[in-house]
Amino acid sequence: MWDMTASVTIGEFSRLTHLSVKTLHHYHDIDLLAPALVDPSSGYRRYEIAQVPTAQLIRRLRELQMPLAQVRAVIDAPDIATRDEAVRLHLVQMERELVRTQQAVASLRSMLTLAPTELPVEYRFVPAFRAYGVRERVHRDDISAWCENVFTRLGALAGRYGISAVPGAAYSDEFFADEAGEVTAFLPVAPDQPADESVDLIDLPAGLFAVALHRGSFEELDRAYGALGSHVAEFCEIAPGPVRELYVVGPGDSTDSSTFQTELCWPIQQLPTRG
Amino acid sequence: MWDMTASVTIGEFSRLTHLSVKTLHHYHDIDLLAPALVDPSSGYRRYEIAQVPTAQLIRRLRELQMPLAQVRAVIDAPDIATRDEAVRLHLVQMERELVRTQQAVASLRSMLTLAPTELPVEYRFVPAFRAYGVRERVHRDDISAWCENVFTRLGALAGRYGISAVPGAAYSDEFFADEAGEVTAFLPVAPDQPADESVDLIDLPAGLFAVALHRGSFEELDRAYGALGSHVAEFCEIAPGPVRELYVVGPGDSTDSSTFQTELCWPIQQLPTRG
DNA sequence: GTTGACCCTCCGGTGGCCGGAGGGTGCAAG
DNA sequence: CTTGCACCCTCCGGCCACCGGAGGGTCAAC
Repeated sequence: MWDMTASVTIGEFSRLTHLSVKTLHHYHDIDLLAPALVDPSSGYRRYEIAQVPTAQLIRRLRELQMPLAQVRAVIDAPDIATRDEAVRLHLVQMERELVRTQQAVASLRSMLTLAPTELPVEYRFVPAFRAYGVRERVHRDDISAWCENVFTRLGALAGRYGISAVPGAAYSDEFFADEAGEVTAFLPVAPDQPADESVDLIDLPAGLFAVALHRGSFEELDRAYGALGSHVAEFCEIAPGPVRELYVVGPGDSTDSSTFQTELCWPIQQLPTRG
Repeated sequence: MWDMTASVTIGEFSRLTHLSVKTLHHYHDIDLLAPALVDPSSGYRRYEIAQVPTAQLIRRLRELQMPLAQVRAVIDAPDIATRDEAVRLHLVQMERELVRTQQAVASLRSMLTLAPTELPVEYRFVPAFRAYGVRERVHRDDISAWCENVFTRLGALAGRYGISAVPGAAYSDEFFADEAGEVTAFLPVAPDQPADESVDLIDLPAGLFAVALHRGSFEELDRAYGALGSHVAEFCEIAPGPVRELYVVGPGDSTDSSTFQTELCWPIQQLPTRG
């Protein structure tokens, strides 16, 4: 142990860690894993043996698809507990991803035929109503977390005030067309319902809707969207304005997502002229 | 059903399919999902209702992280059987990915401390020898498929000629430093072994090596690389030339990767001067 | 005729690198 | 002392699958 700071060239370090030279350059550029020494005249990098474990940890985390920003957080963590926690968090994310994947697989087979999904459509005039609600610009990637949060709050209010109405949400066109848009989560209440500090009181406008009921997990809602939207485009006239989802049976009512029932309400101009 | 070819604007189509407008633009650009009609004067796109199922299939496949090139193959498939096969193939890939992930997770915990891995190192002079072998430039992403292929062939030869030598492979420095490099898979034979058409006869040069034995799956080989390489860098002098791996117990001998034994042979200039 | 929602194209950026061009460095053999 | 060669450097552009925004055209209603 005379030479604890034995240093190696980038090429040798690459062989020790199985990180490519390009990758090591990159990690140096972004200051994730800087060489112990850089020769000021030649610019040659020198890595120390002691950096090998760090490099290998980075490699392992990258193999788990962890973004470099998170990797940085892990290796910069002040103690092992923090480090551990950061990794655990990522594993939870991966697990979620995995579940999502499995669901996608499950619903894939039936789509392979490219046959359009069919489902019964009814028409409904919905009068204006008042609701406890939250209206916010939400990014599509954040929608499920946002909903979880908001509907938990609305669920608590439903309990407190003994409200049995079906909660729902309205999604602006922008939300689907762009990557983010206004979303309004709502829980219908009586017109004289008192205000509550945790959410807003929102008035939802009346409208004529084509309505379809989707049974099953939210992952497969897009098929109902396709079916209902196709129907509307064919037989009615699409009206501008947000699509509404009514969570007839949702996460608040059942833990088994296959029993969920979601009503999709697509705004239309007028009742179908044909069909 | 009078108007089977009802067409919608890109924004409407976006709502039907939950694909963002940007995404639809992109799919048009790369000609994956072209609108049924493009107004020549305004450039406005018009999609047909009949395109919804295709769009949804694409969406599902993308959710499964399928690259667009493969997606294209799926939707262009002439029949359902071909389509099915392409999807099945992707699922197999995903499954592999999953296994890899699980292994990475398993070996992660012990690395979180950043303590260097230790393992006993011995020194060995290896005389030149002749071998059945395959030498090729291989990309790192393709290495496991390549090895599977080549070692299956070498295993068959071992059976045919009753060869009991331990197979191995030599990896050029370039293979690790860049993303691809020369790899030589070999199965040692007697000097008078007859040629075989399926592989080459290769002479491997003599050399002095630092050797360490890794027990466990190949996924964790990098730790042995780090440990051995660090040792060599500290106590010996690294010699140029390919690192060799000897598959003492490998996929040909056991199906349980945790029982694998791999000898890592790192070329050195001379025996350690210290330690 | 004006508003406002919608649509277009083009350009640049993201993350995590790879590939190559063009050129300097370090060491050994001739 | 040159030559050669392996190694190293930086810089620039490209990959994938889009996103974001600028700058500007289109369409239907009021």
